[in-house]
Amino acid sequence: MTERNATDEPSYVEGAMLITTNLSIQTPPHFGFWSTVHSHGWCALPPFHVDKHRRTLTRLLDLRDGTLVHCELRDGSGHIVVNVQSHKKLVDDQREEIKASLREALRLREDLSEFYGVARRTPRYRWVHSAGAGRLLRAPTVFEDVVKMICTTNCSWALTETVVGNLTRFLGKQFAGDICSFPSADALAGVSESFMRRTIRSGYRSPYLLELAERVAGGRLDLESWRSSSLPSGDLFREVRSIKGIGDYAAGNILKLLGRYDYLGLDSWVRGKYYELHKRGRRVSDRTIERHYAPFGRWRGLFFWLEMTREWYKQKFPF
DNA sequence: GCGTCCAGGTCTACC
DNA sequence: GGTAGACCTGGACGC
Repeated sequence: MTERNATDEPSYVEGAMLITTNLSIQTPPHFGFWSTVHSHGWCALPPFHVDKHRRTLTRLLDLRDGTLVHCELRDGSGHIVVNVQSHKKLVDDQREEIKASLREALRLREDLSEFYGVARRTPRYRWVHSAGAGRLLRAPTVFEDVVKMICTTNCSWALTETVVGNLTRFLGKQFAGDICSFPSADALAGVSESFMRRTIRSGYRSPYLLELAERVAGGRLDLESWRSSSLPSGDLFREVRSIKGIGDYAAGNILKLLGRYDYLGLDSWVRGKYYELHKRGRRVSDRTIERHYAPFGRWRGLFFWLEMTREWYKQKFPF
């Protein structure tokens, strides 16, 4: 089907008049909207938000010209219905930018045909294709993905939610009420380490986050080029790994969000899951886990992650 | 309510 | 190259 836009309609949120624009984004065959949204924890971190009752994913986008738009995504048939709210009427370029950002986040342009071919030939992964699983939700920007990944290291998920929530609340741009954007590198680079520690609660990760933001804001580090990098995965891994605060776990998972699945990105949760599924709870070395998935070649990280999270799909996403 | 212990990745110093 | 200890927070637990 062709992509289409509907007419602009005004509405009101907390006294502010908002313009509503309806957009539609075509999806590839066998795309699973909810399988992608719930592919990992990003959907629970602002400025993403899942509304279980309305069956929507919402996301605040900060466009290149500084315009904030609130997007509410719904699963359509062969397309995604996007309800966009903005303070001013959107022009064509802005509409296209919104659709491009959402395609990036939902990985709609990623060619997974080879991966699905392997999955269909492997009995224990035949469910993947029919579930529309395999696309891992990511942020519209690499900067946001990297910051969030650092915020997942060495802490509970509850703390990750707290820190990311504080980043958007205190350093993002306010759209309406408590709906704020993810902070830009400029905004993050402009605060002190003590503010990060006391207010953002990012603890010892604070200097790492500030150094990252300062390098990006100063133009000394181009994270966004990573998504189109021609570097071999090993070289890209080493480049990602060279950022302070990013070790093997974080780098492996950032590579997955860049479309490279050569690394497993092991943390305590997935190790425990592997022991449970394959070794009756007995611990084994990381090398043993890596050997197990080596036959899947460049898709091993994706097969590994989907096997570890298969229960989520069976339970229709319990989070 | 308070204090203590522990889990969670990464960095750095040291061997 | 491998290892120990520090980093910081929040949850669990005992008192």
